[in-house]
Amino acid sequence: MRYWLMKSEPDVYSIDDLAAEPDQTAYWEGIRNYQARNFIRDDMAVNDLAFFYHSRCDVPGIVGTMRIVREAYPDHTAFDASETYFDPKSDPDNPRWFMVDIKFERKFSHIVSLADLKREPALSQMKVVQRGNRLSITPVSPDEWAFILSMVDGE
DNA sequence: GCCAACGTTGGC
DNA sequence: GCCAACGTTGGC
Repeated sequence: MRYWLMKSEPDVYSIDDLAAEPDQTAYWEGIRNYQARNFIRDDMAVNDLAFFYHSRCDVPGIVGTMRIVREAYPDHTAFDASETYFDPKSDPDNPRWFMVDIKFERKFSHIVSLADLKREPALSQMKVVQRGNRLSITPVSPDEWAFILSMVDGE
């Protein structure tokens, strides 16, 4: 089982939005980057855990966790011209983009901000703290996962 | 709002 | 296949 970090702009879709969904479950739409697609299509599995990261906001950072509850399947929002993430080049017979379903696990009592993450030498290899990183889905090592939870819950 | 970083597109 | 132009991401 693997760990991930998944970015979303809270103005578009926040962890509170996920927690408010029926069954606290939703599909993760709009991945339009090949590297991120390959991660979800080829490497993500049911029961993997992911950090929910808020980007492009006053205080960017990790706000909670979620669980992968359905493995990758075609992102139907790419087929619909009325959708934000419509991509005419994605063909239903040969889909270019994929999505997974995720379920809310927990919201942290306080955010683990990007500044907090950058302060920790143990996390210096994380993609999210590296300059110029734009990838919306990145792997997290078991050690990084445990370290960040210890920042939230104490030792 | 600015702009660096980086991915994609398309002319050649 | 190169690379300039363009579009997007996302921290600040």
